[in-house]
Amino acid sequence: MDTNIYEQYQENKRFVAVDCVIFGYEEEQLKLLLFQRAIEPAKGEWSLLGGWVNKDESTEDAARRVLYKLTGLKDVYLEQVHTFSDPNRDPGGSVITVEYYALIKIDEKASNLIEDYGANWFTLTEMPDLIFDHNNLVEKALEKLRLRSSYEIIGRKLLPEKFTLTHLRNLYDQIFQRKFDPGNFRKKILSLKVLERLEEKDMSESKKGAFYFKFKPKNEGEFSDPIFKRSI
Amino acid sequence: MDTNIYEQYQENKRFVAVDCVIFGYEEEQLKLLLFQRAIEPAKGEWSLLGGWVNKDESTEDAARRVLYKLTGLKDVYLEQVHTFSDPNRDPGGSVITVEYYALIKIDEKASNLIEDYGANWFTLTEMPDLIFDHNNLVEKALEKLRLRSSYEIIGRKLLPEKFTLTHLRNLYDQIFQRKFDPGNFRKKILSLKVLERLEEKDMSESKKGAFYFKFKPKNEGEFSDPIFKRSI
DNA sequence: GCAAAAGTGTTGTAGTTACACCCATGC
DNA sequence: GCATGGGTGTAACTACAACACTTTTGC
Repeated sequence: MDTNIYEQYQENKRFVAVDCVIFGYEEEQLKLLLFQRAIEPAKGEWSLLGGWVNKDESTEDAARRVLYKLTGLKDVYLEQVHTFSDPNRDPGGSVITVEYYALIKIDEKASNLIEDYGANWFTLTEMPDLIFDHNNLVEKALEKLRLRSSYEIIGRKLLPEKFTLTHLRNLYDQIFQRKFDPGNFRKKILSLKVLERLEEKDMSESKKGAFYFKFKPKNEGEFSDPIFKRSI
Repeated sequence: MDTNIYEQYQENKRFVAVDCVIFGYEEEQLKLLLFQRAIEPAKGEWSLLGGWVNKDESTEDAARRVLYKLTGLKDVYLEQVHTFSDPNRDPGGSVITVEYYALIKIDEKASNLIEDYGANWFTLTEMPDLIFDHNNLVEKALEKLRLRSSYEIIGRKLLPEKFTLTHLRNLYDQIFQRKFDPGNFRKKILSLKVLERLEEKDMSESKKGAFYFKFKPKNEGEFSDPIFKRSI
C-alpha cells in the first residue's frame, strides 16, 4: 500500500507484536514449545515465540512467518486468542501483542530446526515460569483450546495420520486436565462419525491390540456436532 | 513510559484503532448504535464507533475513552471480540483494529450526547450497510454476545433496574434470533436464583399483570451456572 | 489361567423440549 | 364470558456419568 491518508496521526503509531503458544503432541504428551528470549530485556529467560508485525502485514501472516522460520512448517493450525495492550506489560516499552495458539505435528524436520533456536518442548506441568504476562497468555490459550476442543475433535492437527482411540483420549485428558471414562469417550467420539477405522492394529499398548483410526477427509463447509453438548 | 528500548524497530510501528459494537435495549428492542463517519475515506457513511489507540494507552482504555466522550457513561460493560489486521481492510491505509462490544443502558443523558454526534440506534434487521469490514465485526460481536449470554444472564447491563421476565425473554429472543418457550425460559432463569421478585407488577402488557424482577447484587468472584448447559 | 487394555452394555440422573392447562382481569 | 398474557405442571427425550461386563492375547 503506497498511500496512507492517516499519516497526520503519525505520533500515536504503536509497536505491534504477535506471540504464539505452540502446542504439540509428542511421546503421548501434550507439550508447549518455549524459547529463550534473544533480546533484552529478560534476554535468556523463557518466553513464547514472538515477533514484530511488519508494516503492511496482517497479524496472522506475521504469526505464520515466525512459525515458518522456526519450524519450516506451512500448514499450521492457528487461532487468534486475545490482544494484550497494557502499556506496562513489557518492561522494555509499550507493545501491543496479538496472541495466537498454534497446533503442530512434531516431526523430525521441524524438530531439527527448532533445536537450532534453543527452543524446548515442555509439558504443562513441567514448564518454567515465563517472562512478562506470558503465563497469562498460556492460560488464555488453553481456555481457547478447550473451547475449540469441545466443539470439534481437535486431533487432526496434532496427532499422527493413524492413531488409536486411546491416543485421542489421552490427548483430551491432557487438554482438559482430567480423566475421561474410556468407554464413554469411545462411544461419544464414534457417534460423531468423523473417524474411520483402519484394519490395522496397534499392538504396542496391549495384548489384544487397538484398532488404528484416521480422520475422514473434512468436507468443505461441513461442521461436526459439538463434542460435548452439555456444560461446556 | 519514558524509555523504550525498541525504538530501533521504529519503522514497523503501526496504526492501531479500536472499534466498538454498541448494544442497547430500547422500546423492547435490541439495538445497535451506529455513526456517520466523520473523516475520509467513506466520510458520511455508517460505521461503528472507532478511535485511535493513543501512545501508552491500552486498547480497553481507548475504547472506554471514546465511549465516554460519546455517551458520558463510565460503567460500560466491555468485552474484547477480535483483532482485525488485514492491511487492505481500510482503504485509507493499513490499520489494525481491536474490536470490543459494549452493553449500555439507554437513558436520556446518554441519548442527548449521542444525538449531538449524528449517531442513531438501529435494530439488527433494519441496520444499514456499514463501511469496510464493519458488517463482519457486527457478526463477530453478536457471536461473542451469544456465547456470553449462554454463560450468564446478560440483562444486568442492558435492562432497566426492574423488568419482567417477558422483557428478559424478549431480549434473549433477539440476541439469539429465535423464540424461547415462555414457560421453559421462566423456569430456567428462576432456577439460577440470580433474580429477586419485587412486589410490584407491570400492568401495561397484560390484564393479569407481570411481576417485576431485579438482579440480586452480584457477589464478587461468584459465578452463576451456565444458562444453557446443552448445545450452546 | 491371569493380567491388562480394548471394547460393549446397562442403568440412573438431570437438562431440555413440547405442550397442556390453570390464573387473573380488563374489556 | 372471553381473550390475553402470566404462570405452573408434566411426560417424553436425550446427553451424560458411572460402572459392570466381555473380549483378546502375551506371558
